[in-house]
Amino acid sequence: MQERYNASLIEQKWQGIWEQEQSFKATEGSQREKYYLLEMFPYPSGRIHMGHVRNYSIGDVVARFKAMQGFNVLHPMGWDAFGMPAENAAIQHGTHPAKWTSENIENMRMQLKRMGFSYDWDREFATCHADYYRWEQLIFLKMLERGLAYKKQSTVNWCPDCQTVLANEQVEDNCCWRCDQEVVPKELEQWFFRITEYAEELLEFTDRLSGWPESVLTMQRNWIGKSIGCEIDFRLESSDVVIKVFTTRQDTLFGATFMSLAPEHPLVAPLTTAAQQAEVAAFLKKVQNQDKIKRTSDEYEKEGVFTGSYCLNPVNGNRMPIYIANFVLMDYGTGAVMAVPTHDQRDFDFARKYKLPMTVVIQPEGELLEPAAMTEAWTGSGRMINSEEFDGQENETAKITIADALEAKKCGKKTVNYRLRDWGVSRQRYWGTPIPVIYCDACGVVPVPEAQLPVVLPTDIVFTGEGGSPLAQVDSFTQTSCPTCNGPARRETDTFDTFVESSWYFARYTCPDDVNGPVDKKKAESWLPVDQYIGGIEHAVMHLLYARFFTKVLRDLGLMDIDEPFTNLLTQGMVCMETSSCPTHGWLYPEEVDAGKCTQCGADVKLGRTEKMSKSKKNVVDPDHLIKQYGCDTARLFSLFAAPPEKDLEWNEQGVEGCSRFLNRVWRAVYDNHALIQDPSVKPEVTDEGRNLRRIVHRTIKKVTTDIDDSFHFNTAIAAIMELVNAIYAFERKTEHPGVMREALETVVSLLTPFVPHIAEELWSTALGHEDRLSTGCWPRWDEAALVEAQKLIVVQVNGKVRGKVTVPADISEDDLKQAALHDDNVARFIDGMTVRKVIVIPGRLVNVVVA
RNA sequence: GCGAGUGUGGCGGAAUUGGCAGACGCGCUAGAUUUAGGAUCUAGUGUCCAUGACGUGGGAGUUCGAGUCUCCCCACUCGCACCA
Repeated sequence: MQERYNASLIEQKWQGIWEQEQSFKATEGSQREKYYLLEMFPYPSGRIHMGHVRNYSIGDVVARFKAMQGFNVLHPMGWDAFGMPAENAAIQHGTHPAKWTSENIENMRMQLKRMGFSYDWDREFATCHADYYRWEQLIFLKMLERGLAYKKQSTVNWCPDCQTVLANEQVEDNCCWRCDQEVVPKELEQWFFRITEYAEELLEFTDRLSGWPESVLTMQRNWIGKSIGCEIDFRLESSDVVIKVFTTRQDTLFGATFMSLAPEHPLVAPLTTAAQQAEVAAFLKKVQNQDKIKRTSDEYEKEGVFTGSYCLNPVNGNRMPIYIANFVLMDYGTGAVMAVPTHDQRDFDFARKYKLPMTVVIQPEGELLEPAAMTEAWTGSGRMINSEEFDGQENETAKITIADALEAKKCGKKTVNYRLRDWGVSRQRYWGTPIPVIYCDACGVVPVPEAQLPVVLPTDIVFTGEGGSPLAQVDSFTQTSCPTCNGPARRETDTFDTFVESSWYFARYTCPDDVNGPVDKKKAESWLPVDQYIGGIEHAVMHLLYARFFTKVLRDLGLMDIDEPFTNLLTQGMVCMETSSCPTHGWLYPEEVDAGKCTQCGADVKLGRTEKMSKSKKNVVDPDHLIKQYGCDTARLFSLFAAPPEKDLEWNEQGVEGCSRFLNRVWRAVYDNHALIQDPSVKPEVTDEGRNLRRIVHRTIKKVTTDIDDSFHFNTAIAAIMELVNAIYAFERKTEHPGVMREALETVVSLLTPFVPHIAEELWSTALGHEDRLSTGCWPRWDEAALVEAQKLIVVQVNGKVRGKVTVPADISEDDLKQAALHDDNVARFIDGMTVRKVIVIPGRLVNVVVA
């Protein structure tokens, strides 16, 4: 073996061997139990960043660990290749999105390969290829057939100057990022997926996702936002006609003191009394000119007018004047709102303006609300008052009990409401999956026949960033004939939201080359669901909810057999780094700082806060430099050791050096004992010293195994291996224990494999003389017998403060332990002259003497 | 604003889940080795008025015992439906 550790040499050697031996190829039909491990696939932005290094290092530990435990592992990688940055690059630099994307993929694939991740590269695909998106188009057609996809009006951000739709990200302070022109809302006909149809199931199944972090499930439940609302009938004072009202705050019903109708409400005309006629007509005319979106926004002036009529509160019979209000919309709910000024801000503003009565019906804890003294509505929780038999209930409880009471009195009924809205999937962009429909003047919206799929993105496009969707300007694409009547027709020019591609890619990995459908049911069945999914916490709601929704849709379309896509979920934190800036040159890259000075002007560099690594703040580390300097094993080790996966990781150059130093230390430990441990047949020697080191060896196996398997605590697993290496260095009578030494070093190398596979394989084969491969070999097992300790160190406290320590036989009785504790010199000193009130004994751990 | 998190030495982080706070690593100090530097090895390293006291963002509480449980407050981070 080599005396010195040469990372770059051995890393390239082993990456070559794994590729040649196809070590990570996943195949169906194995006797071994399957394990599908997936990390969120990357957007091909150009180069991998530390977030990728971390995400994929975490995944690789689990994939390699499971493979060593004997599972048949599927660990694929691919590209989330559609999206805005490709189109922006085209606008700014004239490169075609397809070329830009494929060059980025080439580059990033090379970088990922250089990291030595155990992917089955044969399954790689990019979502921008027609081989992938044609199946997405097919899924869309099936959804259309079932009414799960539909069109409706909705608003987009519109830049009047560029004549184009802007993403939220492209709007800064309500202005266009390119031209600074104010952005205006614009109504467009757009495609939607009926995710609300699945709201109940998506909610219910959150209770069964026991392998997901509770915080993510809570966020999803809140996002779906199920609530029980009511439809309530308010009878007019003068007749039996009723005004139907929809509300989710039936708990405030006793506080409803007036009624607000939408200006378009059909009862407006009949309810307006002769005396109010002129005023109402003027108000209606004014509202007609107001924009619908603005009318409901918080800042807009709440205005209204009295109709002259009254209705009755169904629970307490109170007379409620009926108003017309500009913020009530006819197309939401029933077009009528019961107004509770004390507990709704808009009603509060309205009541103050028109001097309408107020009654408090919910009292918050520790505060007494008086209508006259209130400056804003109380919309939080509290106890019911002024609500007759419901007084004293929590308002959340009262939502149910009042709803029940209304149903019983036949003046209302319960309704279920969700905060979740249908998923708008239309994008007025080029670089996305074309939505496969055709518009015909005679036949209307006509789906593209399945046989004509895929609808391929045309390539001859000019990108200006102005004038709407680029696709709309390509006549050869838009002009087509109607599949139904053969008459002239035009194609849909909107493309899908890129979340659509990432909603089913995990299923496609099970059969990436299938030419018969989106998924090969048999193969999908053998691999799905994903056993472990790993990715950023920022995807807690949207991506993960959409993927769950798609799984259920594909199931109901008969394409798959699972209810949920991801059995276990690990959400990893961000990678952060200290920011640096120069007074004249602004943000600086780490390589632009030398000994605290700016390399351009020599000025003192100001250190800023530690923030998420981003190009804009220049607090980024290029993985390529890191690999070149230390090797990928060191890069992997640091990103795993510096923090537990779910927490943010602070990048630190000196920490990286520490990890590099540790690998050198491991190499030397093996090298120094190389001659001693050549014979694999020697059994571990049974002496006190030998037994001691063996106990540490087996304790480490147990700790590393459970840290990886139970909790992904890679940082503590690595710390334990470091302790074992320290113990090997400290082990003085090495030469007398070749068997124990060999076992210890083999254990270190084996346990390190999932974290730093290259150095591990190299030591395993060249120093330890093994013919087999560690990566596809066996994970070590611990020997319980080796863990047993004869003596235990017990802490003795007096009144909860540590006053002494006693070493006792491990199997000591409680009484004997108590005696040993009380007779410890220092303990005796502290209980001298006091009365012992109580002695608490925690076997194997601690004794606490309570004195007074 | 709404929803979800996080907060422990000079720094990153540990703590068998209510039982020795600070494992492991970085940094720092001293010594050994070396022509020197680097590398390596050994020892030390929470604070202070130091046989002890104090100490896990701040404040209160439960307990023999609280980083861990309860309540209130503060600071920061993520998501909020067209970034991915």
